[in-house]
Amino acid sequence: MPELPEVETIVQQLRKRVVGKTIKRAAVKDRKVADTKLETLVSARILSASRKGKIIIIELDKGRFLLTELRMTGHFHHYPKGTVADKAEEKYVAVTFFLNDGSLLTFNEVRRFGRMRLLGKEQLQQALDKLGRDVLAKEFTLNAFRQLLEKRKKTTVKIALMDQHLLAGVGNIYAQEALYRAKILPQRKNATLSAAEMQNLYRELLAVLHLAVKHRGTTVENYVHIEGSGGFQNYLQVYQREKCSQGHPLKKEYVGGRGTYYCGKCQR
DNA sequence: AATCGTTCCTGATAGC
DNA sequence: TGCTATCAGGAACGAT
Repeated sequence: MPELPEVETIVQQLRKRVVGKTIKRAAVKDRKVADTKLETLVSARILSASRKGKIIIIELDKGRFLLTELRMTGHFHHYPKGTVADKAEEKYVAVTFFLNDGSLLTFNEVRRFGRMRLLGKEQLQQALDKLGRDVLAKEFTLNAFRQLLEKRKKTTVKIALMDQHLLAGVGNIYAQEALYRAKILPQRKNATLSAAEMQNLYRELLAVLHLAVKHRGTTVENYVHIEGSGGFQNYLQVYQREKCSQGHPLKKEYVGGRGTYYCGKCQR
């Protein structure tokens, strides 16, 4: 599942591969996943690629923006010039961009939860304003983090970490990894966290995200970036594992309706 | 305003 | 072998 590190990896690759090029035209195949407005793009220059949380923003000329949410199984492919054009007809291709250098960029979605929309500047701003601060943004300070947790007193710390309106970028995998590293149980209510625990959690959350970016994300089940698979699955300490790093057997429980792994001995 | 449960969607897997 | 039921989960939405 793409979370911040996976999305960051993809954005870096989009910068390398498609920024500076021009979209000659776009074909929308799955109208549930992608807005048919995309087909109005003709000779649109790609100015930049960035992200906020898990949302990918591709800036085009004339004040237009492609906003992409990968959700569970969304991913991009980039086929160099000379690739047979029927890549666009393959199963699960939701959108194909035909670029001026003859290469193809496709957005693929198996489970059809992902979304791609073409927005103007104001609409983009509205969409981004719904999100909390990006976890790796400078403004996401320890104090900011504390204030967020204090706003959500009754909910569990894991649910708060995953709430994109509160802070942007963390999903099911990294929430669990950060909580294990900070030795905090995912079921703990926010109001019960001490100042030291919050500081620990803040530090471990940033550390695990930075480390995962370095390894180009975690590949379990579906996630692939544009150039292959991530490597962080080899460094996971709790997610879908049987024993923690201390050799204790891990428990699995549903927290917020999601499978959650934790160590009853290391985490308090 | 915060919180909780439900829904979307399809491939993989378990069970018979 | 082949069928059916269950599970995975990010985010929007409605209800409380």
